[in-house]
Amino acid sequence: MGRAPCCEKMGMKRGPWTPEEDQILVNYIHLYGHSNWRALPKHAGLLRCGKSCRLRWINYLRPDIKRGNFTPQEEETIINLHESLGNRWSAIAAKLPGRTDNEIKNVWHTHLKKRLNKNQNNGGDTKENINGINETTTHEDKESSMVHVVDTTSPQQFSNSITTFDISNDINKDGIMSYEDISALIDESFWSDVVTVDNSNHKIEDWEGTLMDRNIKRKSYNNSELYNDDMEFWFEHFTSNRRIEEFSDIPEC
DNA sequence: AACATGGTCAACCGCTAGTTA
DNA sequence: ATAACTAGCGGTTGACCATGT
Repeated sequence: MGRAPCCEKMGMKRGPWTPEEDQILVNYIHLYGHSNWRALPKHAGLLRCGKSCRLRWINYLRPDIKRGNFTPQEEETIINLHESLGNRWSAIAAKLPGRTDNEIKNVWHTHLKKRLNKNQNNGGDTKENINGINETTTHEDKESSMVHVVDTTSPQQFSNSITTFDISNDINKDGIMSYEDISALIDESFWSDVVTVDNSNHKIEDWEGTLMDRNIKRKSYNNSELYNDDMEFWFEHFTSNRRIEEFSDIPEC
């Protein structure tokens, strides 16, 4: 088992992703899948290493990513699972639909660990639950506080209030979606509707907001017009024939 | 208002496991 | 059996932001 050669540092871009890079990556993955992360950036025309692309997709760009604060139930689930699984973040994430291992890891280190320590220091026999919230305390996000521990063997599903996408049926055996598949999947509601990870009505977040929200936060994209224009730009490119043509000379991975 | 401090989280690094030739 | 390679995982870092002084 040799070690993977280090990414070619020369010419490889690092640091925060731009909306344009996100767009390119999302476009490419929806068209061709991600059977080969190492080759992906080259084929997609990104100056990133495959690792970086993979991380970006998994932790941020996947359409089933759940955003927003963790509910008390989710936090409780994480603590319980951590107790049995330890620092196996990906295993924990597998039980929390829409949450990534990175996100769970962050939340553990920034919130949950401290709370647990605090509780332990208090003797651990207070009525305060593991979330540091009294039983009688109401949570601001009560409606969305339901946690769904899923059977990860079931096909991954994207759904919204109108339609349900079963990705497993839309991707061929090579993990590549046809243009028809994409057209069916990527209608206008893709960008504007609430995205959930199961068939319940629990709101996760609309993906439009999801994609841009953190860029706005971190990079001060405060112009809402710019924001809307950008998403329209994304959508247009997502569905345009031009993009298909641009990729038409790329060999299958 | 200016600075210091702490919290958050996206991204990177380095390792291991699995796969292929 | 072995080496080469990739994907995935967990740990860590550092930039940004909020809050306190």
